[in-house]
Amino acid sequence: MSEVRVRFAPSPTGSLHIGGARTALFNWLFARNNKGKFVLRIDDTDTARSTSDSIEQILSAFKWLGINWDEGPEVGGPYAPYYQSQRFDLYRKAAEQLLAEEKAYYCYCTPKELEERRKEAMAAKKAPRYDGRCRHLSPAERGKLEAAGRKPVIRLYIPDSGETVVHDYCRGDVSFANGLLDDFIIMKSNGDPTYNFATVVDDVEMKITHILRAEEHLSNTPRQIMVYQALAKPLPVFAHVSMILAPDRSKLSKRHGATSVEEFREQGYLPEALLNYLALLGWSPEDDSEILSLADMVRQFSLDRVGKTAAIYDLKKLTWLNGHYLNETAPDRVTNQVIPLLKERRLIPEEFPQNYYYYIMEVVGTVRTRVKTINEIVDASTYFFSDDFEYDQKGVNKHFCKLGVAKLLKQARYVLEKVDPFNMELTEFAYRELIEELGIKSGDLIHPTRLALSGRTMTPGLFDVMVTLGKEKSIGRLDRAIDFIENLKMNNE
RNA sequence: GGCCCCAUGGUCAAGUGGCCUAAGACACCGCCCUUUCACGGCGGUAACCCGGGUUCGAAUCCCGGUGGGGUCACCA
Repeated sequence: MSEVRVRFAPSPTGSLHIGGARTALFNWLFARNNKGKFVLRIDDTDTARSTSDSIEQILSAFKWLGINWDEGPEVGGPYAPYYQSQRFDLYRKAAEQLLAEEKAYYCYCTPKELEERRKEAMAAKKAPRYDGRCRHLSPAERGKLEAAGRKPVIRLYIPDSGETVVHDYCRGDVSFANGLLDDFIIMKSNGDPTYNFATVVDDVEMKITHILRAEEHLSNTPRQIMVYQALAKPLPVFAHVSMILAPDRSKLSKRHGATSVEEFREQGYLPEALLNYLALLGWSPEDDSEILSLADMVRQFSLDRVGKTAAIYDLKKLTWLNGHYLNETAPDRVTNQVIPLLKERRLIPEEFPQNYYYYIMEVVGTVRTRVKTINEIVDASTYFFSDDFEYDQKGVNKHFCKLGVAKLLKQARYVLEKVDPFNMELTEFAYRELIEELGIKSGDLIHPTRLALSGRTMTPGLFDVMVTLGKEKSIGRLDRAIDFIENLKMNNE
């Protein structure tokens, strides 16, 4: 059996969205599982809409995800170039061949004329199908049209009868009546190829053996098969996987919030979480595992276990997965991702000494167990980096307005001052001792202390917070809170 | 609208004629743990779209309906 070769061929007209990312992932997994090659090709035949910006975004999204390509941009390969815009000669040659073999022909109808006929057909409730009127133009007729300044397109002859059946790996045989297809355009009037043509020419040339793509392309497939047949080339295996739908069951679009890989990255998701989630959308491993590394997926991936029902994506599960990975990965890796965000919010300086790095890492360590994304780590840790915070209003009402709180905090402050070394065991011991001595409930002391140290009512374990902040800061913040409470009283009198 | 695909809980899904009075995960609810919030542990609510067949037997096969989605460009 020959080598498995698959490809992912995005058109660079925007960022890589999660549907595309999943299709690419499946291709990649399939290639790796079969020890084959994964080709990345940029389908930029639409020169008007393609941008180099999009190309960069797509490549960087793949790099971030950790999906590498064996052939394609930057890495090259035996079938280079991997940009369709640089392969136009190839398509022209193929088109000329089809012309010479009378499998294709010139058509001089203008877009405007076609549009009108299409509208008429729609109005008459008929399928808007090209009528083939230019099929048998004589050289004289052609000359006249060209003299009139008309630039022709090239169309492929499609039989009026019979049917084309797609042997789809996921969906079985799907047949389409040829009569419903029309002589579609393979070369535009400006000499550029159309998608259905360029794709097949390249897939043939690049020896692609399996075409794994989203279901939205299923109805394109008979056309592409026609091109394969016209070119007299063997068909690859087609496999159309289900689509990813937005929560409202409609096709993914910008209005559904984050849909691009880029956006998920910006929102603080980890690549392994996104990959894991995407893999589970439409595929399931043989065992019950939900947490899968790329290596696990490669080992277990099989086209036979790819489902055919469209999947609605659900952020909650992705987020849960992200929380899991956030706590599994090395602390320094998370820290390194948090740092730029902290800088962005001016919570830490641009430059800092090594021991401050360790401080950040410690903060990340205490905070990350209770959040789900990188960004949430930042939100949850602001008070570790800035003394300038307000007290949560509800917290103030609940914990600072009680009688004798100021006095209580003063006692706590005094007790803490004597704790040495200032670690978890001893700070907690000191607090417990004070609580017992005063005969109060632990919450009576712990809640106001938390508010004093963080301005918040919800934080990691209090002694964690205390120790991470350090003795000096903790005591300073208690003093500040005591002042605040005393002022509060005065204002009320 | 024509053509095509799909149909198990709110979501992802297992299930390929009897093992199903249907797994597992997320979410949700309750309890436990606990100084708060999480984490963790335990438990719970919740599904085979409808109607006909085929069969001794159907979530699984067939037909019809309904619903959802895709596609009908000189876009990819």
